[in-house]
Amino acid sequence: MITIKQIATELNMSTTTVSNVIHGKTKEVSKETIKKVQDYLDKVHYVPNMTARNLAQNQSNIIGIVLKTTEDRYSHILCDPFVSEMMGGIERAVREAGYYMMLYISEDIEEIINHVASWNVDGLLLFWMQDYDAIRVYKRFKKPVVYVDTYVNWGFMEEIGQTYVNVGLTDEESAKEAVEYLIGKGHKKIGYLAEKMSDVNLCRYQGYEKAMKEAGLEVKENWYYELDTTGSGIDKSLNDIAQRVKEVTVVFCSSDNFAGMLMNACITKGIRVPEDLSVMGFDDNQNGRLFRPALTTMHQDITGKGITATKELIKMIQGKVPKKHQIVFSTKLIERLSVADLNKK
Amino acid sequence: MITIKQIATELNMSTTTVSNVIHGKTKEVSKETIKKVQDYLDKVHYVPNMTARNLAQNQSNIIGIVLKTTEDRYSHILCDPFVSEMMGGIERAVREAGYYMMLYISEDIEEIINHVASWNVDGLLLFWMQDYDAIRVYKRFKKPVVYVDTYVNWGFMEEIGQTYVNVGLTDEESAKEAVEYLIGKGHKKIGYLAEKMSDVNLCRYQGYEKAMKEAGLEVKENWYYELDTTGSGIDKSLNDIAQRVKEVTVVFCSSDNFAGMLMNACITKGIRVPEDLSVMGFDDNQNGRLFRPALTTMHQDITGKGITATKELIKMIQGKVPKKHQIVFSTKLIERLSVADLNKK
DNA sequence: TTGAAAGCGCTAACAA
DNA sequence: TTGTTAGCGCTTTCAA
Repeated sequence: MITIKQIATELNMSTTTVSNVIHGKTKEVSKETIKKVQDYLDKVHYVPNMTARNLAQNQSNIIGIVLKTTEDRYSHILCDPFVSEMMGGIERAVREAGYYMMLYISEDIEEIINHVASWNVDGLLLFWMQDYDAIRVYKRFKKPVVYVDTYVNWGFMEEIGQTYVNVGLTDEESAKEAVEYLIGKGHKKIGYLAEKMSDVNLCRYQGYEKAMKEAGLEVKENWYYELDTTGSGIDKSLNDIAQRVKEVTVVFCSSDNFAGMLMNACITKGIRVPEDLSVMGFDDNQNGRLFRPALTTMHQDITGKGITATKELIKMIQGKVPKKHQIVFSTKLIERLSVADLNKK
Repeated sequence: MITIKQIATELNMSTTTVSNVIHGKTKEVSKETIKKVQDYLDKVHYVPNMTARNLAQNQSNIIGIVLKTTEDRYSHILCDPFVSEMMGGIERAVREAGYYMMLYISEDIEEIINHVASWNVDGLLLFWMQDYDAIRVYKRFKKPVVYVDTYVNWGFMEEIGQTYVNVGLTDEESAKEAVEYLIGKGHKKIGYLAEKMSDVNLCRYQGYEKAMKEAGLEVKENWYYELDTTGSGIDKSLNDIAQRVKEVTVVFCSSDNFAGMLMNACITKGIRVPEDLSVMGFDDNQNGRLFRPALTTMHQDITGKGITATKELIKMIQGKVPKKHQIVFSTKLIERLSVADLNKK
């Protein structure tokens, strides 16, 4: 690889001049010099050495994408269609802004922080952080951070004076709207399927509960179906749920992924969707569109969230102060075929 | 971030000694010095500055993953379940080997090469390269390269003395096996659905053709269904195909993705699978397991291919000469429910 | 067993 | 308008 120094020697000028031309700082460079350098640069296919540039400038042009995962996850996190769609949006936004992305996947947040520090990453996109992890990041990483779909104690962030941005969703309102739709279709015994009762699952549950209460409907405890998503447990768990699911007429699932799993478990057990049981999803991810019967669900703009989060982060990296701490995306109900209209019976 | 120099000053020793301890080059360091340094390192959470290290060593510890894409692709390439599963395997293998990965996605191979050069990437994983792109990479990137699922003119690579490794699949044999299975189920009018007749699609076609010929079956020209996967064209294309597909009893698809699209197009048109039409896929990707009816397909170890490719590349980076140029994975037929047995009728 | 110092390629403050 | 030079943090050769 050719260096600026070599070019400078070749052209009988200083590295500064060459560097200035490369960076377009051409106010104080004569036209003919500019042209001479430019031509030579093109001729030899000059590409800057990022490593050297970054060392000199104490930055990196790298945006770190942090996915904390668990070893026993049902499959690699990148295979989750929600994640991969989000990555698609982020990748594009990062690239278009002239940055590079580095993915940090680990169970161990300290390990992630070490890597991030090691690479002198310019900013971080944090997904689904828990309170304690968010604080550990905060303590050691002093550059811009944007959270995505994070449900931590934001009050605390304010207290400690952390400038943060979170890109999220109207989870509660959207879940409420979804359940109201189900009620409108004549359903009264409505189940809720989720992974565990925290974060996003909890928010959506609260919307579910609110809709039920406002409609004067009972929320039975055993209408809550908790999926065990730890590797081996998943099949047993689905099997159990499919057994119990006859108690309700519809199951509102906290994600399309879960809805898909449930539908397949039902088919295996001879339970027809939507004739015997209706199923509603949430997210409208790419898979949801493949299920048959086609899944009725709440659409959210996953790619858009990724892009927005990235753009916000880059703005912060470039020194702008974020206007809002919370950027909240709304959703849209997509009516397809997995929910039966009981009124028509 | 604390630097080696600071540590050296603090401990009253030279940077060399500190650096040596960090790298375990402790043959010539006294035990007490080692301990002193070690303890201090732990105490202050020392993490090396990758940028500086890489500049000094003229390397990067980065493995570049190159995905050449086209703007009009039907969705972002990372959303393709085949790709994301592959990335999952690679990500893990890269991380476990202590390397970092950087994704390069672009339509423009020169842009990719520039980035790769800029970051002084240690090695490259190239996916689905075309001949001309492979040559352009070869001309400008002189470090180890591993190809995945690439169908270029390997003879040329040998000629120019390029040491290469390609991780691929027994495409032709596997396709042949798949079609023989269909023939065994009593199918005689067998269609083939693919994107375009080159690379992987061509290899699998050849297996299809061979199986047909050996069984003395005709291969009608209009039994080849070509999917237009350019963004807007896809729906029209699927519609057309679903119209024509009644000419055959089964369609062998060159990928699970296409099989899924076809099945959905059929359902929309009232064609039942497998009662009216059988469908067979290829790849056994994560989506295939979600389709209903469950898709009969040829399983390949996608994650395994990613891991193998990564490990091969890292071996090359570390100076080992690859034993084989071609690493060929085999497949396994997965019988599910999308293919009818005509013998039973 | 330890240390001094050059150098990786680039940037930027300052000098000319 | 152009050039000199120190320095970014680390590695590594060579000397002590």
